Amino acid sequence: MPQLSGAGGDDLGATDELISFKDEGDQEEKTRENAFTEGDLADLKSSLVNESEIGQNPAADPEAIRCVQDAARLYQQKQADRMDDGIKIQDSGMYRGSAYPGYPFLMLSESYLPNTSVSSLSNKVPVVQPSHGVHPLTPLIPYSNEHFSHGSHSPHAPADISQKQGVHRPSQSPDMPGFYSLPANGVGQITPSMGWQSQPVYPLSPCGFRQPYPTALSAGATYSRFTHPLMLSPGMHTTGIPHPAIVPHSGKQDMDHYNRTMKQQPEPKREKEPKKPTIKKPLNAFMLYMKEMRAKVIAECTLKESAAINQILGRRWHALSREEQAKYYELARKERQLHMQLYPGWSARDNYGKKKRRTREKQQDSSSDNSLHCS
DNA sequence: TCGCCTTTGAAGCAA
DNA sequence: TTGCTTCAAAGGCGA
Repeated sequence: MPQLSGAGGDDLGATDELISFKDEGDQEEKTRENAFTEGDLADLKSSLVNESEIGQNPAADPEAIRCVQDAARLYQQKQADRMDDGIKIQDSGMYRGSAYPGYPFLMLSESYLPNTSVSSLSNKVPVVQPSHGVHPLTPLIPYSNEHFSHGSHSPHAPADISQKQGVHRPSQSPDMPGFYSLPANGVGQITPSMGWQSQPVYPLSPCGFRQPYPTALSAGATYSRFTHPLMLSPGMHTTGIPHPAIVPHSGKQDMDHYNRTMKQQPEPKREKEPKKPTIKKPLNAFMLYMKEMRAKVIAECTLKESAAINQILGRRWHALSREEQAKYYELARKERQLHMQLYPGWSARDNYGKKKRRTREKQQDSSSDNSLHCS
């Protein structure tokens, strides 16, 4: 699948991304649609009912029906995969739902709402459960039509914000008014824009004041983003801004590693070896879509298993129109830009090796096993 | 308690 | 340049 051009091609690029899988999916989808018998559907639905414990009448709820169909297709695909014995078809083309009607939507985590009290947003989306961990940047995104509207400016218009570290960073992007704007002197505010329901871009301070954006983020800063780790509390950016993108030690893996390390050193030299908080990768378009739609799918299907939900979301993602997907590509692009501004020295490789270690080892083992079989 | 599963996209890296 | 690998979210589940 074509990808956004890397560092330089940050300008959306959604157009290229949306083509290939669509074409592939249509054909395969037709084939699979035909192969989907009613008997299978009945079995799948029954299994789904058992699985998802649907308490509502699906027949009366189109969303529920579609959800059942989604899951049913997943089930059928899994069955087909088993039969194919190794031929894994994960292509999303088999799913072809109607254009997703649930958009536009608003699903901001309540943790990012001004107060914990029920907000007006709660009426707009069936938030079933609050997000446990809210992505640092995601809550900043309005998902509003206003933002997505292409009338005033083109989403494809090149962002004026340089992708290069330390390169000129304008105070304002003309095509994205107030978007993550940083003053030239590096001291300013992160201005919530794009109709962000008046919630701060970042939970800058509990009292609601936006703290000045530190000079540490000024252009050309080449020093470590952990300027003075001792000064930072968990979730706080090196700039002093409590930034949720920095997953301190609350993250399970990181926290565990931290705990283990601490156990090894009963007398921790905390002041000398403070743990670097983990800065997560910015979410891509699909991840943003998942975060938004997960609660909706859970509500519709009463499913909780993320693997199944993600499959459904993956198919719905493919069912989205180009315009709808473009919205998320645009959001993802802006997230990357903001992330780049906040953590100039950060690289994705910083988090390499923190996951999948076991997987890699397992793959190596399996490959060795396969070699035995192949011989 | 830890890692896997499952999805797509972005980024890194080796060839 | 190409292709592969890893990580990002998330919650149930198996070991």
